Amino acid sequence: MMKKPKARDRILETAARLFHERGYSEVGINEIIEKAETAKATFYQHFPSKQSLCAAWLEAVHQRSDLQREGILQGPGTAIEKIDAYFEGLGSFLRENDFRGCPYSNTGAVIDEECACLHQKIEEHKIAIRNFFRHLAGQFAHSERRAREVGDALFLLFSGATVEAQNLRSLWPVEAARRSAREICEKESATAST
Amino acid sequence: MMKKPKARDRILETAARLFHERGYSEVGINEIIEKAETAKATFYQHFPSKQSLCAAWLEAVHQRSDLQREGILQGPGTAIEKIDAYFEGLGSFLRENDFRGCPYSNTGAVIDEECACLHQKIEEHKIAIRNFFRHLAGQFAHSERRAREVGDALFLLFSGATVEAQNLRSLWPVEAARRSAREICEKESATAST
DNA sequence: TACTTTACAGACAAGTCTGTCTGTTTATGA
DNA sequence: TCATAAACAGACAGACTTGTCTGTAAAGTA
Repeated sequence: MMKKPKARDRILETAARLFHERGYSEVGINEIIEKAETAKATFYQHFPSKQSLCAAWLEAVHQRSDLQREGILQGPGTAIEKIDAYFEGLGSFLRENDFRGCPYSNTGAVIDEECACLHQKIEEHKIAIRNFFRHLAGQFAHSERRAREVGDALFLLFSGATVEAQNLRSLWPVEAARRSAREICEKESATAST
Repeated sequence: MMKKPKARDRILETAARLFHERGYSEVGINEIIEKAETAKATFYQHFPSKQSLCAAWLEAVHQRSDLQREGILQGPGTAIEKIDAYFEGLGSFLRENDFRGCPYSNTGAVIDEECACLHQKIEEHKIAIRNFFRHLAGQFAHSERRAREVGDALFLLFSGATVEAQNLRSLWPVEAARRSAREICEKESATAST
């Protein structure tokens, strides 16, 4: 028989699900503790505020997504295949999550300027993804500058696909971005070096 | 001396500003009517609900942005120059609006599945932008299929630039998308036709 | 002038929100 | 066994939310 996880983990897991499904601002503490089957006092024993729960959630998401990118980087295949795999992973993610896109972008849309710690987490996550693409682009681009340019283009295609798949509740943006990304990579690696 | 606009216009104008600055879900009716200097009864005389105000706002945004694209299409310049102008317009828009990005994406992130009429407006707006890019791409692409593919890629770059400029509160995503878009267009129009 | 539309002020209902507090019960580990 | 820590239930405060309602005042029109 499965042992019931500790209260903090239940809270974090429940909050992660609800925040992602409906958005940070649309989910209240009361619903979280009810679904997590904890008392309100227990909640505030583990998290000083709703905002700190949000920070913990984003932190956990970042760690998981970092691991995924690390796994792709360590795994087999060419750089172009790895980029393709990352787009494929986005498609699976969206299919499994009812087309809810990036938790960071969705959270950034509703928090105000004062939440500096949340904004920082958003920034870190985005830069990590951009660097992932820049790094891979560096393996076939013909210069450092080209690696940055191609990497940034891939990052923006990825980001655009994520947000539009959510808006249109469809996978075609992901497929279109994937195709375009592959084309950019192939053209870059085929071009004669200067 | 400027005559005070009618109540409905004041409400819509104020709501537009506040919704865009802070997000639909973060702004209440009370604040809107206070800043618009109207009575609550007056508000509910013009809008049956907050959601219908949101719909009216998105409708107004769509009309303005449609006019802008129409103006670019009717104006002088090549298709590639027009695409470039649209990215330049995005940069100006973000600079003038404190890096708050697409009202549609930001609203879509916080409304639930039941708001069908809002989701429909989001979809219409996004498809209009995609078609704008597909149409322009059709003027230099080598086939209908290529026009769709190139147009979709430009659309996703544009969308990615918008959301990441907001997340990172910086203009570099717009500049990167612009450069990449130009490159895609130039490569497409330079390629020998089959 | 008389009628009608529009807008006004603001109380009120019924519910939500975050966060605090008191006190009790259950686990865990020495 | 006993002490410490963790979780429990749930009342409460104070502020906020959307939306309704009553009644009054002003503005435009016939």
